[in-house]
Amino acid sequence: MLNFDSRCETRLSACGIRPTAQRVRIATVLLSAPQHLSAEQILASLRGSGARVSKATVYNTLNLFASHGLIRQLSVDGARAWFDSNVDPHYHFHDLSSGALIDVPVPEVEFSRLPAPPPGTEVAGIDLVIRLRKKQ
Amino acid sequence: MLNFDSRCETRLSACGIRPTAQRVRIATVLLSAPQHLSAEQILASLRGSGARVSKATVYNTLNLFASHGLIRQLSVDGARAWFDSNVDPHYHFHDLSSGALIDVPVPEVEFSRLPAPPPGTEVAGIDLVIRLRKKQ
DNA sequence: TTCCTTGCAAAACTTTTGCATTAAA
DNA sequence: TTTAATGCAAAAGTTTTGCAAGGAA
Repeated sequence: MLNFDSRCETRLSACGIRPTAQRVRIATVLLSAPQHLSAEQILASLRGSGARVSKATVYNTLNLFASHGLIRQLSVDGARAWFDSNVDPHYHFHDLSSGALIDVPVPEVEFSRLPAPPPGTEVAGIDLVIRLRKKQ
Repeated sequence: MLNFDSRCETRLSACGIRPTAQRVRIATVLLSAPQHLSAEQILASLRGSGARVSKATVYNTLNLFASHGLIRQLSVDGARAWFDSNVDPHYHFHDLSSGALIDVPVPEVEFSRLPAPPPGTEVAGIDLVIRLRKKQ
């Protein structure tokens, strides 16, 4: 069984992304579990584990990954972008008091009616965010 | 019949917001129709019509209006906030090629299944964005 | 060698804040 | 007259970019 790093390396190569040291480390952090991380969190995590990576490389790499469908960029609050390691279709809970994002699997949401897209357009995706507040 | 400005003034007062000249002008621009505008667009519109308003006042006023439920702030793309003059519940189409936002009335979407909110929380709101791309 | 990637710093953008001035009640 | 709102500039936070240096093929 190969370690997680080398599996990340393989995934990058499979996408046509050259698996440099920095890219593999960024992929390893984000893809190690289904999670939502900001660019700064990823940078801090890498720096904390002694990696030499620049902020610019983190941002550029995340954009690169997202453009290749390896991760998904979320616009949940206006403050910053969140990067989701889960690229399968799914939705989100957004806890307004903690800021936490929680995945909602597709089967837990069913639309019995959706509007027809305007003429000349088609649906590229559906983003659903269920905002949560503390009860009472 | 009163003009639109004085109706805006009345709406501000009804919310407990002191209707100063700048606030009434900002409200007049945004509330004149159901629309989605950015802070910069509102500032440009006001400056273009000869109004004396500062950028800080536009931002602060939009936050004030949103906190009183007079307008709604949207997080559709990461780039900037959009302010929606329609505060009735509704959803959005987001045209990815033009950036345009189009309202989707509530009756055009029906959920036949939604996940239960996690223990201790309740649903504060549902944001649905249907992304559109050009057909073919 | 040649091309691509990285790091750093600076720039670009959006939004917020501090504070003196001005306007509203 | 007293309190609140405004304008300006500066600051803050996130993200992008230019460019020289470094690394991979």
